[in-house]
Amino acid sequence: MLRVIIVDDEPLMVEGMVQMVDWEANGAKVVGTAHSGGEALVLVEKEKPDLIFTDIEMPGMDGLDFLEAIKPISPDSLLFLFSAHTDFHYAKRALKLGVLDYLVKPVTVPMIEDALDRALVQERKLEQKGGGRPEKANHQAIRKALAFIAERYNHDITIEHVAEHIGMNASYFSTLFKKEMGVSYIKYVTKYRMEIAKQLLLMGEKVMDVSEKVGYQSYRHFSETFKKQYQITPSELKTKGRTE
DNA sequence: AGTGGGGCTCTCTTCAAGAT
DNA sequence: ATCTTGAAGAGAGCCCCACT
Repeated sequence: MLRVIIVDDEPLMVEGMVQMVDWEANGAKVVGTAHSGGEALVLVEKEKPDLIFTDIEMPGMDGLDFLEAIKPISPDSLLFLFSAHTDFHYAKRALKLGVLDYLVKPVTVPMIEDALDRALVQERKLEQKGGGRPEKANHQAIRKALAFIAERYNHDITIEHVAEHIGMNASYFSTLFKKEMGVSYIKYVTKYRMEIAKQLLLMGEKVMDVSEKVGYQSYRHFSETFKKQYQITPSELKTKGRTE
């Protein structure tokens, strides 16, 4: 099991990541969290984690300085960096420092799960010199569809659009998608959107804005769908996030 | 600003039959 | 085996209005 630490100066962000991701189901365990570079260094020295998720902007020491500092302490740790901005200068420097990937905020549950997936593959490669586990979807067209959904989830993406994108009949795509993913297309897309919405709400965004950002035209409907998914309304979650 | 009820429309899922 | 097509039922999405 991968031992993970999370570093971010926003406590809500850290708490959100810890609570929302099913770490064990993804072969990982959070062994510690920190809210500054200095605090994180102590933690890394103590825990020697397999995987580190860290923010790029932190008081005192930024994420890249932190990465440089931990290299001698824990050279085998795999690294994921996240930031609210797409800054290619930073990204380039991060990749030079051996960062596995650069995640642009808002960091979502699917993004973390994907990162864990890749970290496990990387771990296995290091252990076995080659190999790696199979992708969740074996069918190439479905993998292409998943990438399309990830890119366009905040737009009106019908099954027709996706099927057309991968050059497949919509009806057959629906069947194939369920066979490959174990969940129907619409349920997958809805869950994907709701996970992102949850993250945005915990970060304090307005329900109306979140609804729009995840591709819903009506926040009335968004609210209903959200409640169906999590048994809590978006505004209730927001309030909960503020008080905890 | 946000939620709930009700009703309507449209999309998705599923299945069977058939083509490649 | 893989994929397409068409049809029917189920469910998702949207809209209006009322209410907090």
